[in-house]
Amino acid sequence: MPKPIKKGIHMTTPRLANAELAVMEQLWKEGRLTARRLREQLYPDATRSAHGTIQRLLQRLEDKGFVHRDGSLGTQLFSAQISREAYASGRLEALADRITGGSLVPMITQLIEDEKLAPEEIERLRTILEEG
Amino acid sequence: MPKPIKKGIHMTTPRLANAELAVMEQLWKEGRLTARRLREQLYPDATRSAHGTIQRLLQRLEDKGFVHRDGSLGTQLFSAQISREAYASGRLEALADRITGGSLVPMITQLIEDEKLAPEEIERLRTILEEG
DNA sequence: TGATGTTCACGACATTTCGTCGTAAGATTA
DNA sequence: TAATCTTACGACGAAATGTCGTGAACATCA
Repeated sequence: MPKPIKKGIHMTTPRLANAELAVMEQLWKEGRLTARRLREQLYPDATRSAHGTIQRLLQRLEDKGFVHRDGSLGTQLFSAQISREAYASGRLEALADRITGGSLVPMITQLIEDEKLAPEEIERLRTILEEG
Repeated sequence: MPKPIKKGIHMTTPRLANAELAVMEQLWKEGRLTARRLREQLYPDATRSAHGTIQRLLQRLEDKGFVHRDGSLGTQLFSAQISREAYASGRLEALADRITGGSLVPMITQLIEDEKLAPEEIERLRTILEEG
């Protein structure tokens, strides 16, 4: 299935709530998981109900386009539909659009002035900006 | 019961909700304003109640440390306690901490790969990173 | 086949946040 | 003093979020 091409006004990446992010963290780490596995890892001392919670979270994540569901086997396998980096950059875009007119420059400038960027971080940023 | 103000390590900049951001936008633009002025600008067709709304918003913004209140004159003057850039970079920090282990590199890398950064933007970023 | 257990979908609820509204008390001005 | 403006704050509805429970679907095995 071809990924839809976003043109014009770009749909901003929706924010992930805490519990949703926790699910995504697992999926990013493990690749594909059953709902059961997720429950075991996120709610180790599982009461019965944690199951429903996971299912609910997965369902909402699927609605938002964050999670892909593969039901070709008996039980369904869930995996991240969007990479951590894509999510992060999507949120960064949303942040810039909302606050600084779409530009990263004011934010980065401020971080540098406040010395919030480690030298190594600055160096790596320089590097990746070179090969544009 | 007063809401405790978080001090000490790494107090992350709280997120501004939409109406709160609208107030901050005005304060950033105008410098200092009375509550009345804010009401006029944000709720032009003001019903009686918009007043209370503004006051409520200002009070919450003050609690969060975003707004400074000067009551030395009769009516109080409100001004932004934090610059747009400081807010933006604070949120960027929070984003990085939450998603990419505190580093900006993965986010920026992704933006470049997706060609979401205008050449001019890249150029400006390069420039500000040079003078570290 | 029937019993048992797991998985799935989804309704329901409590909590929090946000935006709004109303009101009562305090301050200012006519 | 009366009329008006300003301030503080309680309260409410809507929305998002995290959780819980239930019933149906499905599989497995004695």
